[in-house]
Amino acid sequence: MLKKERQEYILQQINRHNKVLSADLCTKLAVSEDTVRRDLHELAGDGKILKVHGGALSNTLYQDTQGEIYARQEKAIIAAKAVSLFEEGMYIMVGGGTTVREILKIVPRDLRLIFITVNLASATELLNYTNYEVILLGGKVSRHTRFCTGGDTIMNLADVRADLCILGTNAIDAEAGISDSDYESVQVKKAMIKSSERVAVVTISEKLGSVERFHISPMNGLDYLITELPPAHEALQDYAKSCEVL
Amino acid sequence: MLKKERQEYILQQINRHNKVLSADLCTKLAVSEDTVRRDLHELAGDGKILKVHGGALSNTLYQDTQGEIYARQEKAIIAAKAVSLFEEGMYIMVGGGTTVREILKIVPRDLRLIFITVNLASATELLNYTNYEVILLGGKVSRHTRFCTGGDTIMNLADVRADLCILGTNAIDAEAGISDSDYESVQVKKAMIKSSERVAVVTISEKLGSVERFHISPMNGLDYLITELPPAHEALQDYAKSCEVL
DNA sequence: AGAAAACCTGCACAAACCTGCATTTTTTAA
DNA sequence: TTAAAAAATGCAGGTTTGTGCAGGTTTTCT
Repeated sequence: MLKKERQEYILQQINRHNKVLSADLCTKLAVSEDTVRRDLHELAGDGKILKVHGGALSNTLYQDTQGEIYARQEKAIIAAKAVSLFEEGMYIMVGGGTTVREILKIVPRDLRLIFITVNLASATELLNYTNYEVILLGGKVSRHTRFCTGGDTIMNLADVRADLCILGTNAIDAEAGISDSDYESVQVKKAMIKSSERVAVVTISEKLGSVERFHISPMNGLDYLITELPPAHEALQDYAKSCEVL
Repeated sequence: MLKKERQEYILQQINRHNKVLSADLCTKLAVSEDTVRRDLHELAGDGKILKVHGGALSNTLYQDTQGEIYARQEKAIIAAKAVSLFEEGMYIMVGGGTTVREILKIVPRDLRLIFITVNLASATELLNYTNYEVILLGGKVSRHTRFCTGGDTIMNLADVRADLCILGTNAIDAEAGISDSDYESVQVKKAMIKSSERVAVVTISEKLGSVERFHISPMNGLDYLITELPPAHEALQDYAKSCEVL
């Protein structure tokens, strides 16, 4: 059997079943595992399949859309600070938004963590990394914000208990606390806070001092505030009274 | 034997078997390996065959795998048929897989539909369209398959009732019914079937007559079988006994 | 935390490959 | 017809490719 033939066969199998196991292939094709591995590696190099531990997957299934992210630099700084709160074996509740997603990208891979989320994009991002378990709390999905909302979700949230919650926010003010303009998000965020031992709010400094229509939580209901500014920055002093600024 | 004759013979062999080995040819034609190699090289230069290490392949096979989604055309036909089952206000349970995704892309936008799914990619796709409500049943997310699995999901599924379930499958056989190689998928698919009034299985005809490790449902547990073939096609007659073929 | 499976790296060896050259066959044209 | 030119073939050599195996490492699962 020629190499190319083998690879055609593999591609066909993947297109048909969306996945193949190295072990299966190596008995079917009667070659060593190394050869199969090399074939898969090569096909993956050409972008024809997606190589994973133990076999390969169809790459047509998992193309995720990623656009430009606003204020990437600042968000990277925030991410680094947030990650310092993570510890082995933690249950971490995460929300949505690009800031949170940046954090997820740089979480140390050697920690074993369990993430709980209601957000589709966050869940998808987390699935790219091994070592994490991902629990998605279901419910009716809000089109605009792409996360689960509604009574089901709130009830599901009530049933869990996380060690830490990483919450992005659209508006934060020393007096008014955090707020949002979307009613459904607010309900979910309140429930997330309630289900978490500690809460860290992450936001770029740009949003400091803004208030939106619906109230989520006062500052003293939160444990950490994380921005890209150094903790000593004057813009943060008002917040430092009611929670720890990182 | 003339050079032209040899090359003629080689082309004939390739058209018949889709491949030739240099070694075979050189004994059959009683010439040195170098000569065979040179012939193959020449034919390949004219684009008549595809030269590979150790022999040559038919070039007709090779070029069709470049499609973005495998068998997109067939899947579009399937999608059109599936959509004919949809009615205003229906609750529709959908699985994952590219076939199902193709269907979701052409669902008429003017129907108001409520979709229920455990699959992140399907949910994300559906969110692109207004007019639909999307309910995502949560649980632990399986990394490989990117949908929710485990006891939570099964229990969530038990709590809902859909009018119609659109189920992709990796393997289907008139005797053995539908099956899959992934244990977790199987559990979820079983629950999906159980929670649905009617079930439509969608698959490209290529998969007809294949069986995988784990059994999901016999054919008579399903209501519709949808392939790209016309219902009268002989390959479908065995299936027509136990369910409606579209 | 420990075992099993999958992985990678380097190595060895055979098969296939290429290059250049000598030999044979075919073609061309005087 | 025959000699020169051109093409085709086979061979020697050195190179590349494909494959399997040994070993040590990483990943996964429990």
